Amino acid sequence: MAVRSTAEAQRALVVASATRVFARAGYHATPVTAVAADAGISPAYVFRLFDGKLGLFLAAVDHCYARVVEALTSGAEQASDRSPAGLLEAMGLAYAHLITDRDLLMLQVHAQSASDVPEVRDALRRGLASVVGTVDQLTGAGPDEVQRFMAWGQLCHLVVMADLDEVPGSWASTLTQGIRHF
Amino acid sequence: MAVRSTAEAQRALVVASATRVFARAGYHATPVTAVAADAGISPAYVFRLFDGKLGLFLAAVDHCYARVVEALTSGAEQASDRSPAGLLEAMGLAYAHLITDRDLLMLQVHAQSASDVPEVRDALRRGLASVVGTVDQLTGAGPDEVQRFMAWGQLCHLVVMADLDEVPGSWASTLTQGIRHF
DNA sequence: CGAAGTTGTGACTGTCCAATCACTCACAAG
DNA sequence: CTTGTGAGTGATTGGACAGTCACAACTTCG
Repeated sequence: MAVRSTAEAQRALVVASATRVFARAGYHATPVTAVAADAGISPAYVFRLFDGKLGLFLAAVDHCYARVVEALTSGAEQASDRSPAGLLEAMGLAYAHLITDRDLLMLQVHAQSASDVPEVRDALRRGLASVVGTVDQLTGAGPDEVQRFMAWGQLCHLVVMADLDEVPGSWASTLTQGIRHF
Repeated sequence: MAVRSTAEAQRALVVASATRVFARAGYHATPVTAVAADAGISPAYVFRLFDGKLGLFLAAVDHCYARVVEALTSGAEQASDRSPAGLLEAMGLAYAHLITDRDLLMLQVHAQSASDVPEVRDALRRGLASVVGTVDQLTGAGPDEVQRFMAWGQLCHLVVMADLDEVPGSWASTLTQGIRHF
């Protein structure tokens, strides 16, 4: 058991590396070698721990959404104002905190972009289902409020990907206004 | 001029092919060969018409945003209700019509995903600047309304990429509600 | 006609990368 | 000590792909 847990521990470590490395350039532009190097192991071993490059990416995406759901949940738990609007506010804040390092956010965008691969599209749908489900259940907000919450998140993704905080001009601040970043 | 216009005409044709082909799998996953095949010319010639694969992609992205701006503009021109809200509504409708074939939409998402390449990020910013600028100037709406308009567009992108119209379940309809598609 | 330029291609090159395989090493049970 | 197992790797293979270059065909103009 102690022996077996080592392999599982490595898998978790590699998923962390994969999240970090895939977040930079996305699925297709990232060689498995880069993930292996980041994790400090040989590429060959990565292929033994996961079912091909795709399996590795899927593991990272699934884990990513799991962490998002986790953050939203704990955000909602700690909300003082427990009205739907207050809970949404708390969840938004929790999400803003979560994506401080940008990796989780960028991975979501890359998953979206790679969704022509059926398995990736399915993982994307799974993730969205769990996020929307969480927001829906925990806030008790109406569908249109939940939708607006998700749209806000998508705008947030755009702002980060294009690094609009660094861009001068009123059009940029039109998009970034009210977007929290830490 | 007839001679020069031939080369320019080919370039336009190739940009159309590039838009179509890059839209499917994105920048990194699409070989130039595929674009050339779609355009019915040799890969070598594509490299002569454009400055590498990157130049080709940038041309497609720029052209994509130009078409978006064009659609928004003509949408605004034909609006009967000329209040800010009415103009935004008309623009939204025009955009919904424009992205019937999905290629322009998907290319935007792929550009977002490939924005770790500096030139792509710049093209993305240029495009966003022109779109936001157009909406801002033509509608006279406030920054927060313009922002909401853009967020709606981003949500629309997500819905199309994940093909949520095909997905059963309340979470999917929460995201798709009110999103027009033709 | 021939010179000059332009469109367009086939053949080729160097590189990178996913995936596999044979192998070593540490260790544990009998 | 031997037998067996899981961790981990180096070497390699096969294929794909970005980019180049010399050359062919055609047009234009002197």
